[in-house]
Amino acid sequence: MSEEPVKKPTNFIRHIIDADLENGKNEGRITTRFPPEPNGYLHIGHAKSIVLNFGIAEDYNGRCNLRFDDTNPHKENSEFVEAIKADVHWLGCDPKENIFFASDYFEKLFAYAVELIKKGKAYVCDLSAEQIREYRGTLTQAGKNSSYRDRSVEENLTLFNAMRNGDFADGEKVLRAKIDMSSGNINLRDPTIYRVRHGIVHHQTGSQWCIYPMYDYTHCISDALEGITHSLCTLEFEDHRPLYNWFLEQLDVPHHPRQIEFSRLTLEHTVTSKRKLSELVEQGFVEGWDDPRMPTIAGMRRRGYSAASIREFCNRIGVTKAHNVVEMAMLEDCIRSDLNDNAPRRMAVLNPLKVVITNYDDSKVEDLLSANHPQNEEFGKRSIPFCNEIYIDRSDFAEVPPKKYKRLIPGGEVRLRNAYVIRCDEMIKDEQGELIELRCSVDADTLGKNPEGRKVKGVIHWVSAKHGISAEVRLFDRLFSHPTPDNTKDGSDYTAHINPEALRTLSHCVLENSLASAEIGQGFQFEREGYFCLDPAKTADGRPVFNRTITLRDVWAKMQSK
RNA sequence: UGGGGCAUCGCCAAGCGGUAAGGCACAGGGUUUUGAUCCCUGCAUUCCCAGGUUCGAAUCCUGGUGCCCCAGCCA
Repeated sequence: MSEEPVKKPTNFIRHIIDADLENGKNEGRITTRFPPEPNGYLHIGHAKSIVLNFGIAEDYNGRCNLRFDDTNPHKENSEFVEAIKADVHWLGCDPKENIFFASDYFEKLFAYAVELIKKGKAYVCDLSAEQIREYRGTLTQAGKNSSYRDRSVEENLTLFNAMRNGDFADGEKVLRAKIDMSSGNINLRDPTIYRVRHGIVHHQTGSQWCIYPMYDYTHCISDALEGITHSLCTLEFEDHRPLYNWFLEQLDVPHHPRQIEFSRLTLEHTVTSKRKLSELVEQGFVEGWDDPRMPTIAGMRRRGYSAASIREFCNRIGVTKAHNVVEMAMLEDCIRSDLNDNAPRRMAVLNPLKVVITNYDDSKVEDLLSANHPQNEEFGKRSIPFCNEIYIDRSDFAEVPPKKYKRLIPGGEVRLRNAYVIRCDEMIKDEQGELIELRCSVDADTLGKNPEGRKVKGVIHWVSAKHGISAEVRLFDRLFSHPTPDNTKDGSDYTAHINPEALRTLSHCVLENSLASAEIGQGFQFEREGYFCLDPAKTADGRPVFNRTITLRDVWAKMQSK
C-alpha cells in the first residue's frame, strides 16, 4: 500500500500564487513572512497565519521569514521574542537563518525617509497629536492641510535630522507622508511615519534611537528589502494596502511585494485579542501566558495539544475573506482524533472509591498484561498489578441507578477493564451515612473471557490501591461560557463570562503505577475519562500533576443531560 | 454617492456558465472488555433578495438588502 499523500490545502491565496507563477512573476520565486510584534505570546489566530505562510513556503519550495515587527519598543520585550521563536519552532515551522527584526532596517528606513523628504513627499509637522486628529477630518468630511505641510526640503531635512539627534521632546514633532488630506481613505491623509520616543531601551537596538518608524511605513519596506513576494495579512489592513503600495512606488526599493488580505480567526468560547489575553494574565484571571486555559500556543502545548493537531485545525478551517466564527468542537475534534490514534491507554481513578475483593487472597498480586492501544498492536502491552484492594471511580457505582445505567450497583456485576468481573456484595458507610467502601467478590473464571450463562454489559476502570500512585489532576474546560465573550448582545464585558469551571483541581487521584515514568507533555488516554498529559509543575508535597487536554466523547453524559 | 470588504447547510468551506464537494455538529443503526474508537445511513431541488442574459446561472449583468473594518504619534 502506498502512503496516502498529504493533501495540500487549496485557497484563494494559493490560486493567486499559482496565477502569479504562471505569469512568470518574481522569476518563479515564492517568499512569505510571518511578522509578529513581540508584545505578547502567540495564540491560535497566529497559528493560522504561521501555518498559512510556512505552508506556502514549503509547498512552493520557497522560503518564509520570521520577522519581528518591533517598531513600538514601549510595548515589546525580549521575553516575548524568545517565546515566539520557541512557539514557531514547536509548531514545526523552521525559518532557518531567516529570523529578522524590523529594527535591523532602522538605518535604511531612516535613509528612505530622507529620500521621501528630498522628493517632497514627506514633511516634519509640529502639530500636536490632538491637532493632527482635528485636521484629519472625519469619515465623511475631508481633512485640511497642516500649516507645516509646505516646509522646504532643506528645512525638513534639518528638522528630521534634529529629531534623530534628540533635539525635540516626545510629541513635539513627527515626520508625515505628504499624500492627500481629502482622500476618502483616511490612511492616506498624511499619515505619521516617524515619532519621537525618548527614554526607552529597545530590546534590540538599545538606546541608539529616539525616533521610531510607524508600522505602515516600516512593514512595506521591510517586505521589499527581504524580497517578500506575497505579503499576507488580515482584513483590517485592506485599507492600508494603498499606503503600502504608495511608499513602495515613491521609493527606490529593490522589489514590490503583493499584499493579500485574509480574514482572521474567531474561535468560540475564547478570546484572541492580545489586549484581552494580556489582561487575563495581568489581572490574574489565569496563571500566565502558558495557562492551559489560554488559547495561546504555549497554553495549548501545556494543556496537551499536539503541534500536528493545531496544524490540522488550521488546515481544516481554511483561508478566505469571509468573516467566520469557528466552533470549539472543530478544534476539539482535531485533538481527539490525533490523540485517539497516538496516545497510549492507561487507567486512572479520578474520584476514588475503595473496593475490597473479599474472595481474593490478600497477599496475592497478579500482573495482568494489557494492550496499550485497542486498535494498534504496535503500541505493545504493559503489565498492571491486580490485588484484593482497588479503587474505582465513585461515578461508576450507584446505590440507586438511573435508567440504562450499566456500571456497578448493589448485587450487580461489572467488568473491571483488563481484568475480572466482580459482584458488589456489600456497601460500607460511615456514621454520616456516606459510602466509604465496597465489598465485592471476583469471578476467577472471567479473565480474558465472558462469564458463563450471563451477560455483563458494564466495563469500568480501576487501579490497585496497593500499587497506584497519588497525583493531582486538573480538569480544564472552555475559558468562557459565552460563545463570543467579546461580542455579546447585552454588551457585557468579556471578563463577566469567564467560566469558573474552566479549571477544577482534583487533589487525590490514583494513577496506574506505570504513569510514574510519564514524560512532561506526553499524551495518554485515561480510559473512559479523556486525554491527559503530565504538567511541568508538581504539587507542594512533590506529587505529579496531570492536565486534562480534552474529555472523551460521552454519549452517556449527553443522554443524562437530556 | 466618505473609503474598503464580505454574503453557499447550525459552524467551517469547495465551487470560477453544464445542473450544489468535503469536514465539524446533529439524528438513526451496527461492532465493541473504554457508554471511546470504528463502520453504515440521513442531513441545501438550492446558493442574501429581485429582475435580466442564456438551451442552461451559486457562477455573467442590473438594482436592492444585510453584516464587518477604518478617524493611534498601536500593529
